[in-house]
Amino acid sequence: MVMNRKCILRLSRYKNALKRLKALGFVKVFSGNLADAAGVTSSQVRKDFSLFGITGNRRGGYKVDELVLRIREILGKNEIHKVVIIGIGNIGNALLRYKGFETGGIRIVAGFDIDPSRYQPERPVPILPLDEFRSYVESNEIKIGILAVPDVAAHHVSEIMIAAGIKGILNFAPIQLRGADDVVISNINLEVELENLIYFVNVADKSVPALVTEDD
Amino acid sequence: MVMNRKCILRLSRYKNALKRLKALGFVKVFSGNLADAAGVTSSQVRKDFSLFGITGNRRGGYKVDELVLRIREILGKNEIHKVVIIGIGNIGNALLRYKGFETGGIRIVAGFDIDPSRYQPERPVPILPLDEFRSYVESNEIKIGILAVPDVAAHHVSEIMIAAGIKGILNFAPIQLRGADDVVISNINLEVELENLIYFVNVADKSVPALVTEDD
DNA sequence: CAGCTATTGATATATTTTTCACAATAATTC
DNA sequence: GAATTATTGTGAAAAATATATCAATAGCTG
Ligand SMILES: NC(=O)c1ccc[n+]([C@@H]2O[C@H](COP(=O)([O-])OP(=O)(O)OC[C@H]3O[C@@H](n4cnc5c(N)ncnc54)[C@H](O)[C@@H]3O)[C@@H](O)[C@H]2O)c1
Ligand SMILES: NC(=O)c1ccc[n+]([C@@H]2O[C@H](COP(=O)([O-])OP(=O)(O)OC[C@H]3O[C@@H](n4cnc5c(N)ncnc54)[C@H](O)[C@@H]3O)[C@@H](O)[C@H]2O)c1
Repeated sequence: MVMNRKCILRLSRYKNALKRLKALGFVKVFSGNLADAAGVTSSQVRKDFSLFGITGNRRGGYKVDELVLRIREILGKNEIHKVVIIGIGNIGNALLRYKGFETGGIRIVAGFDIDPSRYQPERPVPILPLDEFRSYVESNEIKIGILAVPDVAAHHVSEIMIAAGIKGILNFAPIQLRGADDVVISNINLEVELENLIYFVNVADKSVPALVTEDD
Repeated sequence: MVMNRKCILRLSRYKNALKRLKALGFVKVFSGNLADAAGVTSSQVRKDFSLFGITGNRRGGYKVDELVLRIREILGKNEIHKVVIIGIGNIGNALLRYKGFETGGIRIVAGFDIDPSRYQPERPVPILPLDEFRSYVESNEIKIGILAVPDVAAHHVSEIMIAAGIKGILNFAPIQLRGADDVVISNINLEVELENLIYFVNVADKSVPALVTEDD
């Protein structure tokens, strides 16, 4: 099947948009509504849907509830996914404390660090020594991990994660991680994002307006 | 000129990679070195460079120092850029405390919130009432702002930012912000990123390995 | 310093992604 | 219930992006 990462990212956005539309009282939506809410074209929405065999009613649009369910199913979001964090510093703590993931079916179950002053093994979401990472991940069948350690440690820690059986890594360290073939890595590089904004704000300042609105 | 956002993002990555290569003692690099470090092809590197008129020596590659300087120049990074944050909660605080931006020419100069218990006007990086946002931004000529308020407040706050003259917004709220034509918005949606990982880890589990390594 | 070799830079080719266009058709109107 | 209309679903076209190719050439070798 032809389907790429961008398309999946959009599916997630459609799901978010649907949540908001539903809150506004929408029972059915047209591709155009979703397009507006997600900032894409209606063709794009329909194309994405056709790629996954999502169908609506000609002239009747899509039923919000059915659509959400179908997208959640595709994204594997009808079950709760357990996620761990390595590196409980600024970013790691912010994520650990964030309540918003749970409603989306994502549960942070544990944090790991090498700094003993960070350990809090008794809390509902325990912070444990890195030594215990492998056994924890194996016995709890964790597949997704967030990497939030300093850049110098990032490569080393990513290897520990992969060795323990982690298959998806969300990396905050400002280096480009290269994983094994069956490991998916998503790099969040905030400095690069800011640099990008700076660039486009600068060129817009100097010359023609850039008209750019982007994401990911 | 034909140049897109992805290309600028790669330029930033090349710059990061160069920093690391330089630390390893590299004085000159070939497109292949950079390609490896940044996780792209060497054609891609040369194509990107040619877009910006960056030239090297046939058979001699590129001099690291010159290259870094040239890229910094293109990205507008030879001066320090001032950035403000609105919403000093989990994420806002993590960013405020992060020391890594400064070395990259990005300085967080102030934070803003509506919760009086957050105010800290006396600190080197003050946390001020949102009321003071506009005058601060105007008098300090701030062009870039980070938005880290709850989703329900995000749209409203983005309008305040734009009205005050902010031209680039890094948005952490899980909604797709739509800006004015001359405002660049970069949306960081961590839940979407995690959902994406979950999806690809799931499909890899079920069928063929996905072989996906991606970013932004 | 002539010949050889590796690398750039530019052009051509391939691939991916998005948009367009429109027939099929379900809802609505008269 | 026939005519009208709005919207989907999809194949085709276009645009954007990435890769491959290769002549030109700077540096190296002997
Ligand atoms: N904080 C931010 O706003 C921000 C912004 C951009 C990028 N980043 C990146 O995110 C990462 C984390 O940043 P931070 O500000 O949270 O850093 P931090 O220094 O606050 O926290 C890092 C944590 O990782 C732990 N750690 C160090 N080595 C470890 C190892 N080998 N195994 C396990 N834990 C280890 C430390 O004990 C510490 O608790 C860094 O790579 C940073 O460059 C952070
Ligand atoms: N913390 C995370 O790990 C995380 C993860 C994903 C997404 N996010 C998103 O990032 C945003 C911030 O998350 P957080 O965890 O830091 O939230 P938070 O609740 O910890 O902090 C939000 C801050 O914004 C302030 N605020 C609220 N309304 C405001 C307004 N109108 N003007 C100015 N300030 C206002 C609050 O006083 C608070 O200090 C949210 O949209 C959240 O969905 C956060």
